[in-house]
Amino acid sequence: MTDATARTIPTVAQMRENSLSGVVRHEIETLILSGELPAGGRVNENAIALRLGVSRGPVREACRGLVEQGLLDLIPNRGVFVRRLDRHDVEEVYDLRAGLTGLAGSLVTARITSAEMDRLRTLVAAMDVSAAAGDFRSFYPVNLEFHDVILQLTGNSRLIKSYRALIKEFQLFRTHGLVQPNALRESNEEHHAILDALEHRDSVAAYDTSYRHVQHGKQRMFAAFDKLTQAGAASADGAHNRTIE
Amino acid sequence: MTDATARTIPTVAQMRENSLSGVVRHEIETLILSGELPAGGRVNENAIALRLGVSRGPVREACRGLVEQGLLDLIPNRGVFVRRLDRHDVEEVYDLRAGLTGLAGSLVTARITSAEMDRLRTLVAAMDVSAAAGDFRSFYPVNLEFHDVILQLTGNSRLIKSYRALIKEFQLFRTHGLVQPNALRESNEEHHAILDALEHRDSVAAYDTSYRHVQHGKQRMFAAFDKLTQAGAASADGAHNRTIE
DNA sequence: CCGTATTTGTCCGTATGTATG
DNA sequence: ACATACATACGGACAAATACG
Repeated sequence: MTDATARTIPTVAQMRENSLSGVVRHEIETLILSGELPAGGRVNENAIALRLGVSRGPVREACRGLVEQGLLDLIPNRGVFVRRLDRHDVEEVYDLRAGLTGLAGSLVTARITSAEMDRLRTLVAAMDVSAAAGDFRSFYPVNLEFHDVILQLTGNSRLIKSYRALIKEFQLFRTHGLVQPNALRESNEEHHAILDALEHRDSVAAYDTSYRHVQHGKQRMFAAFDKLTQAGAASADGAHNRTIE
Repeated sequence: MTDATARTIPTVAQMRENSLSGVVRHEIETLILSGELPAGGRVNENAIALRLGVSRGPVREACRGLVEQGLLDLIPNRGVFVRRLDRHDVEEVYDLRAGLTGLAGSLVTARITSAEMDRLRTLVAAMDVSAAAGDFRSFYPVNLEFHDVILQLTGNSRLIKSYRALIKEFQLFRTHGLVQPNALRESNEEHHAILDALEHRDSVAAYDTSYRHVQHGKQRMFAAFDKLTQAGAASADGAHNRTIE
């Protein structure tokens, strides 16, 4: 707490994380997900340590955790690299996410209360408005909340953890805001179907509608992606394909 | 390969893993899964480092990976502890495993070849024999292979990785060989149902039969477990409830 | 409640391996 | 192909926090 110890750059707030390794990890994760560390790029231990004002020890430990989480790739004696997802990777993530989403839906049918149903209905109604206005900015966070609420209601901490790790990994493939004209409306129609299944406490229908929702999302994303990459190639500006944003 | 380099104690074989951190991790994992490091017990960094003849650095890195994998629990400034699973944890693992198994089954219906179907049929036939003889020792490995083959056929590396991590975590709850009289027969009847679903390339049925198979497995395990713990409590030897073996 | 011992957390020096001119 | 530069991998030492008597 003395000024002498404060010579190290207090880049990071305390975050109620007393382990340095923890804050370093969170910091690196933010750098990755924000795109500041580009996909495929090497994560230089010295550079990170210098930037955060810590030693290389905590940086190495943080990286090992992130490797296990799937955000980094470790090549022995070479270093750690920000994981780059190709099309097959993205398909894998979507397929697994579909399964987890379906499982969440089916599990929730046995537990959901009418108050919780009301909350979901409110969210879907809000998305109806956003979809009608074609406003992705307002649609997106509500969509996240809708699925997160269902996930939480399962009460299965491992399912929640797996799902969230998958979402983070998916963010490596930075294609947020990649939507086609009718995507919002279609997506929310599927939300309505999920809502109906939950309403009737039909676990099979809940799985089915949830699973298909993600699979349709995959199709919508790839349709938009292919259209964009094709256009990008045609307009001789392929470099922008890496950072779509 | 020279004698000069061999002055460091070659406690561990090369294992074609050139990173020391990797072999340490594998070593610790073995210690955990074998039960040598008891559930809930603290993993002393110095002791492990001394035992393996390495420094604490690789040990710490290995532990961070195992924490992320779920085999260890990290309490800041206290150390890492072998994760202890209570009943709720085990239910979570079963539920998630059921979902992943169901997903694997449904995905495989679109990809499986007749040769691969034959292989599965052979495995189930072998389990029929084991079940009829009530021989768990021969049933168990074939059962593992049956589910692993289906898992591999999905071609989804993330699904495979998640599933295997879950299996390892489940091993923390050392209840292998905890079977009731008719368990083997019932289990393999369910295998037959899965086989039929794959045969007809019915993805919905494949999900359903696979999911239920694991859920029934959960019920069978808990039935045997409750019976055992009740007997243990009745015999005024409650301490044994912690280490079931 | 305090002092001591043990353990974790952190930092830095050195060696080995890889990439590059 | 060789030498140089650089980054990782590992070991060891110091500081801080916790557990124990």
